[in-house]
Amino acid sequence: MNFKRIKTKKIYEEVAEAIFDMIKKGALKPGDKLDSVQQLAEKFQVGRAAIREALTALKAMGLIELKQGEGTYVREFDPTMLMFPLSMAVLMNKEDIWHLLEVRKLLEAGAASLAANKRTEQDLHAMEQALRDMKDGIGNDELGEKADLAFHMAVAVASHNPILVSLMNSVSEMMVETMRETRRIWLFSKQTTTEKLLREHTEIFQAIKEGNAEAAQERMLQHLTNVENVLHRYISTQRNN
Amino acid sequence: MNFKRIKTKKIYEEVAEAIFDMIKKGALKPGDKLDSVQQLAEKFQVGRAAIREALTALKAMGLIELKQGEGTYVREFDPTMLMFPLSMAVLMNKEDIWHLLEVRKLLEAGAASLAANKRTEQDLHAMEQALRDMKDGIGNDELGEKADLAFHMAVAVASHNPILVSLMNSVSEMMVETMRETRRIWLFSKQTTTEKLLREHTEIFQAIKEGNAEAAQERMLQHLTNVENVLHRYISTQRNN
DNA sequence: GTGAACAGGTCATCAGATGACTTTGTATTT
DNA sequence: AAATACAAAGTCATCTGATGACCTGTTCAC
Repeated sequence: MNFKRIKTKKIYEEVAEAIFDMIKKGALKPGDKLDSVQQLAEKFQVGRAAIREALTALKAMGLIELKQGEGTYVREFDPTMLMFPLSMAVLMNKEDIWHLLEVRKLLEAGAASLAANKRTEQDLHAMEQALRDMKDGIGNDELGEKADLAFHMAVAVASHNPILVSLMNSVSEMMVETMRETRRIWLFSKQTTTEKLLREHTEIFQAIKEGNAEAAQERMLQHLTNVENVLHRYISTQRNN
Repeated sequence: MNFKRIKTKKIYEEVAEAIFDMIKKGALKPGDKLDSVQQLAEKFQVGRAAIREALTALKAMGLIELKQGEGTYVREFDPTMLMFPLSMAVLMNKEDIWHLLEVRKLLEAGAASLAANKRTEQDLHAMEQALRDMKDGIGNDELGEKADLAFHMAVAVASHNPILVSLMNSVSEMMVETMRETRRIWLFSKQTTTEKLLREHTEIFQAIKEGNAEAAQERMLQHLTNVENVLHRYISTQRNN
């Protein structure tokens, strides 16, 4: 026998759901301040602990923010950044980096292709800026790295697909997280080929500017494959030490 | 002036982090039972409420499971399924479905391409099974739908890239979530073209079997574009009602 | 006006008590 | 002996009152 469970729902889950719904439905907008824990407890007719647990859960989901001595606020959700709370990327193995790169190739090649079709003048400006920064940043790991990332993100944005942007953000974050220890090698390998990188980026930019989707896709793919190869080489070198 | 904040960390955050670390480091493995709230409170030298909030947060992240009257367990994390907790997909707008489809095209085309290179015999069997189910399921919406999904997932699995599988799972889930109301149209539009769908799937399968990455990618892209067009047509039809 | 002290509101945390639920061992019944 | 009923222990779920920490705005003295 297998009866349906009657009311297994924990109170704090119900509360969390109720608040979640209010946010979803727009009754609570980003930036809004929620009632105090005290008041919520009274309204829902439950204890304060239950309210707090509900809020804690929502906070863990990134939907709200609890400010001590101030109140509880609905978080500004840039849904683009928030949809994929990948902070747990840390649970990954080092081998996963190759899988990650594979995924990145797919996403970025697609983004480049889309960008070639949909880019606006503004998008092009952003990319150009990133390229300039990259040129200026030659020899400076930190800046170069940032400019590099900025270029790729500009391409993603130019695809005008927020979900794609969100995904790429996640993937980038995961890569950073996963490569934390590999970082020095990464920067070093980049440094030695900065000019080549810049050239590749410029070529991608050209294709996007000209609206040549196929070339953009192709060049992005090639670029990332090169990066992959460099990484491969340096990591296998490291093994021999 | 901008002094570093001293100890802004909430106690329950520290506790959550500590437990998270233990899971990350492997001191706690999936299936393990945690100490009782009582004991944890004593060990950490904090109140039970703090422990509970930490646990609630971890639960919201999907890392642990609280069973009333039983205990707290580290959840079996199939990291593949869990890395992208997209339950919040619900926050999306209907227009996002086109973005979603765009992303899906990228991912699946890539998956098909990779699958063509990496598929094993076993992968092929899974795909064949899905195709058979699809054939048997002609006329049965429910079954056909499942077989369809199964085929696409089989392709994803054949890419042997767990992250890709995870992403596709997420995207699928989001599509289902987003299309909940559009569902009838969706099924209907599918039903009317089941045979065409089956043919397309079979062609994709062939390319993968033959190890022809380009063809696999191309056909998958074409297939999804067709699906997109059908959807477009039916949804614009609906608008006229 | 400026700055310090104060008050009120709110989150953070603790501790005790009670209820609900699961598991398990024991006693009772058949 | 086996099946059932029951009691006990362990644990999560929830409530409540109390206290501390923190932020904001107001008041008051200079």
